[in-house]
Amino acid sequence: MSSGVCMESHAHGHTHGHTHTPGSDFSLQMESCVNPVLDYSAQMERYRSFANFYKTSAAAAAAAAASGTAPFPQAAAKIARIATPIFPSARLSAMPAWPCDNAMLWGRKPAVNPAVNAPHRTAMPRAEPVNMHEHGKHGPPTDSSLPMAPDNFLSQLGAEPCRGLPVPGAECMSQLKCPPSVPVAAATSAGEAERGGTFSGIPPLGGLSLPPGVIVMTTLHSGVSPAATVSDSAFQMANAAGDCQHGGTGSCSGSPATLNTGGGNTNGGCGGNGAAKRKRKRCGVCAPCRRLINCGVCSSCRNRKTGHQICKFRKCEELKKKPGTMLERAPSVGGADTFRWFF
DNA sequence: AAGCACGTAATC
DNA sequence: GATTACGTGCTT
Ligand SMILES: [Zn+2]
Ligand SMILES: [Zn+2]
Repeated sequence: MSSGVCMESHAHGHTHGHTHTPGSDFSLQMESCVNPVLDYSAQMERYRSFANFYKTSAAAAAAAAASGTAPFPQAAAKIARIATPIFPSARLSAMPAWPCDNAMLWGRKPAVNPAVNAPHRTAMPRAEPVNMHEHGKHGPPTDSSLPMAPDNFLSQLGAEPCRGLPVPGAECMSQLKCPPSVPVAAATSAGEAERGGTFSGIPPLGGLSLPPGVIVMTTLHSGVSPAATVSDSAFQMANAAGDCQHGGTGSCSGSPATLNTGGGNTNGGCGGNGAAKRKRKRCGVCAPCRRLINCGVCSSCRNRKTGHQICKFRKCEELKKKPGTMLERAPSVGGADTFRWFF
């Protein structure tokens, strides 16, 4: 219950293609030779289930939340957000800015079907659920090791062109599985846990919406996108806070003073080495950070009562590193032409 | 090294 | 006050 959205019980125990729709017979024929295809079919079916689940859950949750009776306000909010059309603008316009969405990407379905562009892309299930249910596929949850990423049929996408994502293939895959974007306004006070979403919320850059996975690269001082800049600084704040509590190796030097306005960093500048015991904060941009919901099956999730740890799949990549090792963003903070990536 | 339990900072 | 989750130390 403590986990954001625990839907393990909804794993409809799909056992490979028993309920295939007539249209999916194709995969059966291919069963012997192409596993991925079979998986694809199974996954798509799963998607449908999730779609229904989300559709109903979201509706119920929203209703409940509205009436203030939601048992899990947060969960409700999350569900609602998940089910919410990603890019409102796409909904408003007759033609979406891009003819595909995540589901399409996952499924590798050519976005040729006009149906997908229909006004109601409502409950396109997200990747998250897939992960969550992956375990039920071949038996009981396999616990923490969670081979999810590698096993996931999405792994096919590993080698897929990442459209320039400055990350390795695996990462790219993760991106797809992360809530790509955002419910923006809906987020209201989702809290820090949703910062990822907030970030992704950038797409509304002045009404300019972008397809999931597409990267917007900006430079500081470019003045091109105020919204981006704002959000960006929010991240810098988080990062700055984190960077400043290194053991001493670090480079506090470069952190813009303006960024410190946020947290009330009692430590004053980090120059003093004053027992910077401040907790680091998640970066908010890495794949894990951008995940919105807990898997519910990892050791951290299951052990939340005593473990007090965030879901393993949501654990910030930056925080996994030892507090002394921050090489990536060190060089450029404040640089004249610092590049920023948004996806 | 990974996992776990705990204290507690940070936030809601 | 409740919840989330980082840091740390002990255990495996
Ligand atoms: Zn988890
Ligand atoms: Zn992160």
